[in-house]
Amino acid sequence: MEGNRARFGTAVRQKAEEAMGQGGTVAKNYWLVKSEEDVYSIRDLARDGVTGWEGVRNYEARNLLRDRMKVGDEVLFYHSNGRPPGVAGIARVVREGYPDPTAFDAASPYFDPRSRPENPRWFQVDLAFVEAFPRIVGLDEIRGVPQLAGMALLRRPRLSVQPVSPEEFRLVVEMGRKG
DNA sequence: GCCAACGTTGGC
DNA sequence: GCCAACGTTGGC
Repeated sequence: MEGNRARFGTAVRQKAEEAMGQGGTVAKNYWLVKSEEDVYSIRDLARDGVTGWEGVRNYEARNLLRDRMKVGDEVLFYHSNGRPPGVAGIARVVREGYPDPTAFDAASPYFDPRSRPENPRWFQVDLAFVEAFPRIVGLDEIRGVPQLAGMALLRRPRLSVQPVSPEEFRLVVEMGRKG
């Protein structure tokens, strides 16, 4: 659902790499974000390099974007309404939560007059392209793996930004890289 | 602050 | 295109 616009990438990417090189007093976190394949796909992210993850209008997802997602965190990129629906690749957080400008824009489909610049209601992060899998890790396939039964993807339908455990992340990536 | 109506998500 | 699940809104 998150429609999008490209943003400059070099400075934020450098910041991300610096943060990751800081020697890890804080463990990296993992996430999954959903996007409708025909609205904004992993191919669009590959083309853009970096994008603002705008348009999220759910409070639980908002809280994760605003408070929990950190530079360097890795993100499974999920195609909802895909053929098939499934995880298509990996992105990385390169800018932490900041007010979603589309909420202030009356011309945007994500406009929300209740969000004011002096008291913003909706937040976004910037995500950078990392890789596209050679194949989609389908929702049905994920359902079939016992170690993935706890994924929020299966337990929390409709939540468009959600946490993923390190083990879940590792497994899904392994599946996706197998052609 | 309850909860029915409403709207959205997203698989099928 | 259908519709179940479920989050949000708003009347009271």
